[in-house]
Amino acid sequence: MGVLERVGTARAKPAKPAKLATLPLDTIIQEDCVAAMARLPDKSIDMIFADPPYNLQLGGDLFRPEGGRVDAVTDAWDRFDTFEIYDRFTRAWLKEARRILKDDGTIWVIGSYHNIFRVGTQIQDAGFWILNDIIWRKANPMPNFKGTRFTNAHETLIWASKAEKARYTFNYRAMKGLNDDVQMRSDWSLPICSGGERLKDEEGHKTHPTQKPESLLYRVLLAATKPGDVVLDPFFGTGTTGAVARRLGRRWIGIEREDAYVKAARARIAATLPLDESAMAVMPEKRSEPRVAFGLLVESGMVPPGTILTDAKRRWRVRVQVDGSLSGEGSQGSIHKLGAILQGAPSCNGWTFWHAEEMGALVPIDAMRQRHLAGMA
Amino acid sequence: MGVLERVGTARAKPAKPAKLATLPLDTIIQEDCVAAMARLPDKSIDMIFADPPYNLQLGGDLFRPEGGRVDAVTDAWDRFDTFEIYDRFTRAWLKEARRILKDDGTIWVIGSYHNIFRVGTQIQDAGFWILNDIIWRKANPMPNFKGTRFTNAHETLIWASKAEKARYTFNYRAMKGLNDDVQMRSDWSLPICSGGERLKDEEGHKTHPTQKPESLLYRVLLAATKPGDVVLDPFFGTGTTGAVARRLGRRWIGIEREDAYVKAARARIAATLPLDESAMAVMPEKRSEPRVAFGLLVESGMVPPGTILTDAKRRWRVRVQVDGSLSGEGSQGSIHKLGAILQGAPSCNGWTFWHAEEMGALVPIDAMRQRHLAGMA
DNA sequence: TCGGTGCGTGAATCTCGGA
DNA sequence: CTCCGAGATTCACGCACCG
Repeated sequence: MGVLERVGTARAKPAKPAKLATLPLDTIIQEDCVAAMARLPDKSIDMIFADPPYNLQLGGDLFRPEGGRVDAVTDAWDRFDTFEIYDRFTRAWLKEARRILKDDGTIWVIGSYHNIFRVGTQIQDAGFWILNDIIWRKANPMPNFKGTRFTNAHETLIWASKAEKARYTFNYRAMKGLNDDVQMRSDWSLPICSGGERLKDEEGHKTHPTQKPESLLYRVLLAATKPGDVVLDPFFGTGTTGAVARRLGRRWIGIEREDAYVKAARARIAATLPLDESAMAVMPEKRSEPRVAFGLLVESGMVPPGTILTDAKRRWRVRVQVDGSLSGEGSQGSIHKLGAILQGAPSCNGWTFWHAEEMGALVPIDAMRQRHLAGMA
Repeated sequence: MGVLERVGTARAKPAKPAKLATLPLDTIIQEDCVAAMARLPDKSIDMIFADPPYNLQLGGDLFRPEGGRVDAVTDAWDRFDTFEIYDRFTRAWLKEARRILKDDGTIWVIGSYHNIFRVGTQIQDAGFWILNDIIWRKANPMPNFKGTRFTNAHETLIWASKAEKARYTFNYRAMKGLNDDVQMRSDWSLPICSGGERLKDEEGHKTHPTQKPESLLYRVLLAATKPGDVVLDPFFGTGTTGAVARRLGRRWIGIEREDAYVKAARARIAATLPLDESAMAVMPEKRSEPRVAFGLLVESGMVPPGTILTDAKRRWRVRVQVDGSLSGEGSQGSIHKLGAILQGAPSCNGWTFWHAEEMGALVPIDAMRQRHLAGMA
């Protein structure tokens, strides 16, 4: 045990709680997560999925451009006074998680830049062996309303085994099958949880501020567990993990303190039907891969800044700027916008409108995009 | 200051090195990165881009802690020792980085799951304020040959300012321009460095194992610096940062120990030509444009007093007063204030909210401002 | 029934300069 | 330091409603 651990545990040890003789399968334990885990037996869990508080540290209200107010995560359970307190909390639940996990089990933790670096450090310090970090690329994130940063469009998951040599479960073929028969990558494009899947109370307010999409848990459970495996979620919330586990024929245990979340989760899981085994193999998924922006061709050097573009009839001449915008004829804007302005049209497809000279011939910039796409493949 | 800091600094302080009087601009300092940074003056650097090593040679001199090592090397001790050494190294270079960074400067660090969680934690502990974590999604990553994990298809960048309230540079409009006029997200799909861009020695071996693509640095520098800004790269390698900085009209300083890398970087950067200045102009930030008071348009006769303005849906009708204020619907105030009052919103951009009728069409008064600005130029 | 439009909303560390 | 006011700022979906 290292320095960090010794510093963290320099206090009186609580009396050891009595361990449960059997696992409380397919139930929710309504209790603090560390206390509840402390009563589970050693090396009894196949996989842990944890969605701990992110410690967002939000400021005041944030208003949208049209005047609406963002419904932010202001719940008390997400507030920690200092990083040190957050770290102590993380160490405490990770310690129990490690104890109850089977030697060949794995742990998944999801977070954002507010907390994931601290969690990842603690995971490594606790002796876990990181297998992958996974990026959940949100297909439809909330924009950055004030134009102050990049749109925060992803969350990070850490997947780790108990030790470097552990023989963990990874259903390689299933993942490849989910991904059109090419290896599943470490970045997953999935929509956020909305629409009918999002749990709401009688007044239409979301039951939980951070409900995760079932598609995310579907992929996690399908990748790293076998049918019948026991999955523990120590921050159960409204029970996405339990619902998907049930659907996929896995056993589950949830730990959750908040009464409202527990009630919602129980009802939800009761209404979830296990999949027929024949249906479990294939599950359609939404693909939404990134588009190609004109700026990408500029960054990659395919269209150098300073390049002169014209329309097919050479009526207008404009110059490509470093940021991929076009400048000339008294205006500046995107390939689409400037084409529209010059033609006096409401809109314009800049890809087919603008041309570059290549060996004496005018080539639409769309041809370069096709070339770029071919080069990526 | 937390526990981590106290543990890390329990040793004698080295004598303070003499500071350089002027910045060694557009040069490579061939030296250990901490020692070289220690000679740079306080608050002199606009941006730092760091690609620190994580495959540390633990037998080497640099990262070995002085004395007091434990002989009994259990797996746990060995692991912890490794992380502790890496953390100490990270703290050391981050401390110097923070000192030489201007108060409104920013730092970028790139890494993978092996080291990025530790670096991110140290960044937060050092007092930096994380602005975004950015995912470089590799368009063409190396597959996982053994089929034991997900294809490791991304790297993570952390972008941070020196403090929460710092006024850092973010060229929002330029990033939006690069991305077909929609906000740039936190996930960037870019190809890895290969083909002609990849530096190779005479025998065709790659010069540097982890050469970063210029497209990545292009986006980083375009997002977070202005022309003429000073960019420091303390792990310069083969000089991607310097090459792109030169191309984009930024000043650069590189620190690198390895002779082969330094030579390759010098030749590479010398062969890189700066872009023409006319291509360097990015989409201007609205905030930096000269302010035009609405009253100026009234004074100049462009919007005569008495003109009727409405919102886009003609829900409200107000009249322009001689002083440039608006009056109607039972209220009076500036274009912004009255728009906010009528909508019941906390704020409102009157320039885009209010419209005047011109030849049968509703035109936002912002169009008149643009016309006025064009007339001035 | 079908397509078009409009509205609501999502783990958010979300302005800035001058008095 | 605070306070105040100008003015800059949003993307992808799901769903309700309407013609």
